[in-house]
Amino acid sequence: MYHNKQTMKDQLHISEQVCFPVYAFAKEIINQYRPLLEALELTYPQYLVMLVLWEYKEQTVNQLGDKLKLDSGTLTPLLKRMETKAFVTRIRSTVDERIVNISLTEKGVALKEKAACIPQQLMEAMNVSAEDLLLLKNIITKIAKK
Amino acid sequence: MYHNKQTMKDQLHISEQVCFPVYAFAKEIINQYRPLLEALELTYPQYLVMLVLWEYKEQTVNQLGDKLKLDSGTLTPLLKRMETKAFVTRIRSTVDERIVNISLTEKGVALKEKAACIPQQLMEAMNVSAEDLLLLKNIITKIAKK
DNA sequence: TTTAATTATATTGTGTACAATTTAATTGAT
DNA sequence: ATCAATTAAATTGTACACAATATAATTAAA
Repeated sequence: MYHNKQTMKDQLHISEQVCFPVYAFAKEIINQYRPLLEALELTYPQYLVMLVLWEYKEQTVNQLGDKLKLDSGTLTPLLKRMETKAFVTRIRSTVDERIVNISLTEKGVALKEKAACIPQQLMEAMNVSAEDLLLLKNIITKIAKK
Repeated sequence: MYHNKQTMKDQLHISEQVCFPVYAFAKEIINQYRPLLEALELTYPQYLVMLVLWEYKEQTVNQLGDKLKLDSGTLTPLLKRMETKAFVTRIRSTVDERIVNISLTEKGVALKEKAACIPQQLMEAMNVSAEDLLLLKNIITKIAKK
């Protein structure tokens, strides 16, 4: 039917897309983080790994992947780069040799002090209020939970 | 001060992050699109290019980059892959030889028919309502506009 | 307990992303 | 008109991201 066909086709416009703003905004966030994290020699995904390790001390590759929604194809090379920069150690478990435990080095622990100002700096760089960001987080959490 | 130091440090936990859900949700969206777009031989960024071209017929690399927030380092190889798949043509302007015009081939135009069901399929796959997605879009648009 | 199934990580290959640089073409100021 | 500045794409290099597969270790089933 003409009406239905038009209705469907109209959704195929970039301005009508609801997912594109999410995709573009996620990239924008990473771009805003970049100069701040550069001072710590971290990329955004590497910063996420540090956040988990600052909180949990030690994690297996799998545990990091669960928390950050990343697979070993992404994490293995990423963690090797972090090991090269001496932020983490990668030690294969002697109990179960399939498992690689990721831990912070002293340098990695110390980096937390330098990172303390990042959340504040980011909000200022993006010029958003904590309320708006929290609202956004709550909606996404609600949608993504299912 | 002790209180302030703790307050700042507490933000450095993955669960406290407001940007991580956006990052993870954007990846989740692309992962939900993947099997649907595979039937059209498109990736998500390539699908975005098609959305723009279905609407505007012809675009320069720069115009695509402006609308999709992608630079030539991303677009040039991406568009070459789409040219290889015969969805678009890349023709250097004779008026201004710096410019490369991207246009749809007949195959590219025809693909719109097959794509008509994608928006609907995606919402079903993600199990979200149009209202929730629209709410999300409005908040992001408000935040990202500045 | 030998083998089959499962698990954890690593590897390979393709495709984004983007900074920095390069190349070539066009514009603008003198 | 000439040359410097600007512009548009392309290139190079680094770093994700993920599907598919491989490898090795552990567990489970007979």
